[in-house]
Amino acid sequence: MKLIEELRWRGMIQDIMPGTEELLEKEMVTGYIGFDPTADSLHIGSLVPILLLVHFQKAGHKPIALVGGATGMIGDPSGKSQERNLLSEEALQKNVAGVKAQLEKFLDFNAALPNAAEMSNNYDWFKNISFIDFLRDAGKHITVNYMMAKDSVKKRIEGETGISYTEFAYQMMQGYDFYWLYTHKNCKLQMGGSDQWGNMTTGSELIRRKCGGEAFVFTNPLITKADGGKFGKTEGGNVWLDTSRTSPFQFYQFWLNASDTDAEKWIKIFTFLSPDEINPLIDEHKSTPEKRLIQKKLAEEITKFVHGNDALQEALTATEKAFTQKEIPAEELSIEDIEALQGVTQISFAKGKVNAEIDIVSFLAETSIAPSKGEARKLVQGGGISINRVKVDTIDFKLNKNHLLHDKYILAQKGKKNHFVIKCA
RNA sequence: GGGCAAGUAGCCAAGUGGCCAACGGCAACAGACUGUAAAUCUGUCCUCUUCGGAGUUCGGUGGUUCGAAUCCAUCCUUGCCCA
Repeated sequence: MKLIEELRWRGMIQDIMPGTEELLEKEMVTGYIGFDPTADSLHIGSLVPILLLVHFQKAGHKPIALVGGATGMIGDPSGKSQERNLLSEEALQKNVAGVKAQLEKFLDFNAALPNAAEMSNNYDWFKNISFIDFLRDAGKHITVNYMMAKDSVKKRIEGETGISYTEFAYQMMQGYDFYWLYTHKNCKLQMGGSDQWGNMTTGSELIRRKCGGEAFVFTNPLITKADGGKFGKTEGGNVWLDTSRTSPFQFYQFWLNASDTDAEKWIKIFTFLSPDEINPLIDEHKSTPEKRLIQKKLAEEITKFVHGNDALQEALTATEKAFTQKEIPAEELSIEDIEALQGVTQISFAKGKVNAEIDIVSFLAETSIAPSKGEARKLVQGGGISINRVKVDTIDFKLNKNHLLHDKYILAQKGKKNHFVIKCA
C-alpha cells in the first residue's frame, strides 16, 4: 500500500493539500512534525505524530522531529480559549531535553541511511534572529488579514478573552520554521494534528511568497473517545510515555480499558498491524466481544512499541495476577505472585502500626490511597475499598498483623481497577 | 484618556441583602449491572472532620448593615465602543 493510501485506511488523515500524494510518490521527501515542550515527557497524545513519522520513514522518506524550544516560549493559541502562562526558561530547557530523549527512541537516526531521521530545535535558528530582521524578513510577506482568518485566531478575536500580540504572532514563528527547514533541509512537507492546520498552511504560504517554492501539509484527526471524554486521561491523570510517571502496567491497562468502538479505531492508528491482521480480529471481536481481543492486541502492540518486550511481559504478568486470578484468595498468593505485580502502585508503610492495629480510615489516609480521612470514610462507606481482595463493609474495620501476607504485604484495591501493594517493614 | 459590559467552585453557568457552601449541566471519583466494554441507574463532588460539625469561598481591598456573592467606594483584569 502506498503511504497516503495506508494512512487513509488507518484513519490518520484529516486534511491534505492537493499534490501531496503525487510528491510522495515521485521522490524521497523530507517531512517534519513539531513537538511542543510543554512538559518534560511526552504523553500518549503525542503518539500519533510519532507514529506518523515512523510510517513516513518506513515508506522511505526522511523524517525530522522538531522540538519547539523557541515556539514553546510563546504559546500556541490553537485550541486554547485563554491566554497561556509563559514557561520559565529553565523549565523549558528541561522539557526540551526530556522530549528529545524520548523521540530519539522511536526513529532511526543511523546516519548511514539516506533517509536517516533528524532532530532539530527551532531555538537554534530563532536565537539569532533579531526582532527587526524577523519583521522585515518574514512579517512583510504575510498579511494580518491572512493571519486573522485562521480559526485559532478568529475564535479568540470573537471570544471574550482576546488574544495577545505574542500568541497572535505564534503562527508566524511556526511558519518560519517550515520556511527555514525548506531552505536549509529541503523539507517540503509538514505533518501534524488537525488543530495545527492553520499554523501549517501559514508556513507553506510563506514559502510560496518568499521563494516561490511549493511545500505541502497534511494533518491527522485528533484522537477522541466515543463517549466524548478526553483521550489519554485516567483516574491518575495523563498517560505518559515516561515509565517513571506511568508504569508499563498502567500504560498497558489504559489501552486494555478502551471501549469497543474506540479500540476498533485505535488499533488501526496505534499499531502497525496490516488490514489482513486487523480485519479478522474485528470480525472475531464482534462475535465474542467478551474476550476483548482487540483491546488485548492493541494494548500489547502499543506497549511493546513504546516500552519494549520485557516491559510488556511484566505488564502482562501483573495483569494476570491482578485481574485474571482475582478469584484466588489473597492468602494463597505466593511472594512471587505479589512481587510480580510490577507497576501496580507500591506503597511503603510502617509495620509497627499494623501490628499495633490500625483503623481502615487512618490506614487509607496515611498510605495516601485516599487523599484524606474524610475521603477514606466516604470510599469505605460507598463500598469502594477492598483489603486482600475482601470488600471492606464497615468503617470500623481494623487492620492487624493477621492481614499481613507473608508477614509484610497488604493488598488494597480502590474501586475495581486501582490496585495497591503495601509493603510493611 | 472617556463611555459601556463582564469577572461565581476543574469547566460552563444560575443567583442581585438573610432560607447560600451557593440551582442546573459537563467532567471527575465510587457503587449496581457487565466483558477491567458501552448504555443505564445510584451516591459523592470547596477543605478538614471524632460524621455531630468546624473552617475558608463568589476578581482584590476597604466600607455600609444585626447580616453581603448580592449595596457603596476604590483598584486590578478582560471585552466592546469613542478619542
